[in-house]
Amino acid sequence: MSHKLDHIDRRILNALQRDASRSQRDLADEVGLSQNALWRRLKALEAAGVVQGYTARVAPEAVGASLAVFVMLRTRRHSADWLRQFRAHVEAIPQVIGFYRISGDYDYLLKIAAGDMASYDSVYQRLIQMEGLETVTSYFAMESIFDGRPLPL
Amino acid sequence: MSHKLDHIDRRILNALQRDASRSQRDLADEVGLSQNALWRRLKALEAAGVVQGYTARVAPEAVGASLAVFVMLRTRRHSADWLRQFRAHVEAIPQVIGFYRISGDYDYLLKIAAGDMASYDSVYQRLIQMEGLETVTSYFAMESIFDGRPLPL
DNA sequence: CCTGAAATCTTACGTAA
DNA sequence: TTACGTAAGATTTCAGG
Repeated sequence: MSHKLDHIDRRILNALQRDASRSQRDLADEVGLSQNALWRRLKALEAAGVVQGYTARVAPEAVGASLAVFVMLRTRRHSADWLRQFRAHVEAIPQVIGFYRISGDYDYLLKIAAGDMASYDSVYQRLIQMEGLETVTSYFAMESIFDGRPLPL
Repeated sequence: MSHKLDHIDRRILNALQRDASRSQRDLADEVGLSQNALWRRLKALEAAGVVQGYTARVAPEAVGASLAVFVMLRTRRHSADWLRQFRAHVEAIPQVIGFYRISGDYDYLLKIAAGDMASYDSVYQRLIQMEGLETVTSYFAMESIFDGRPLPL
């Protein structure tokens, strides 16, 4: 799991996090490798799970997901069984695009992608059908200044 | 501007959000188009800004960014000038990978990618060098259950 | 470094809704 | 008109030898 990364690997990952549509030749030139050497490194990084995949970034407004909402919640129940059910419940809601267990005043943080208030409300209603929730607080994004920045290397 | 999406466009976007490494021929077969027709749609979606780009997904633990922290903060100042400075200040910190202006008890939500507590603390120290912050609350991710799910279509 | 295979890009034209 | 299909060819990129 601990695939040692050198500075060339980091440059490769940095570039690919920003734009994965470039050709291997371009990228190879930039990092000072032959196309073939780059190809071997890429395969190794993919095989090691460092690169988990390639995805298209879609404009939320273009697909009717302009409203981002962050939900913080505290639970009353803490049994293993309840937790498993709760996670399954949350995972089954496709508008939940991020799901973190956190420390502090709350137990979980969810990021929701909704179309508008009405569509968010239906997500909310579905969410709180789970019994055992103590507090559910919604923070609405007024503006997404940026998101999904590349991980710093 | 608002590029009307039909059912096939949605299927294309759905597939590409999950895996953008597939060949056009594969994708074309799946959605029931010729490779050529798919290519034309893709170019149109890219030109319209619906597809904003293609990125590699990198495993955070593999690049020493295992600690995710969510920072919520409230500000004391609200002048246009101060806001501009504040945003520039935040944007200049590469470990801040998400930045939202929100409603409610707090004004901003930040997502931080750090290596460990010590490296988070240096981000925190840098963050609070900005004068005019009233409250800065950190929520540490104990577990990332999932994140970066495709936008629901 | 070299190369065969594959994928992408481009043009052109005929067809269907 | 607008989008699709087929087809063919040029070019680029991939995946190795």
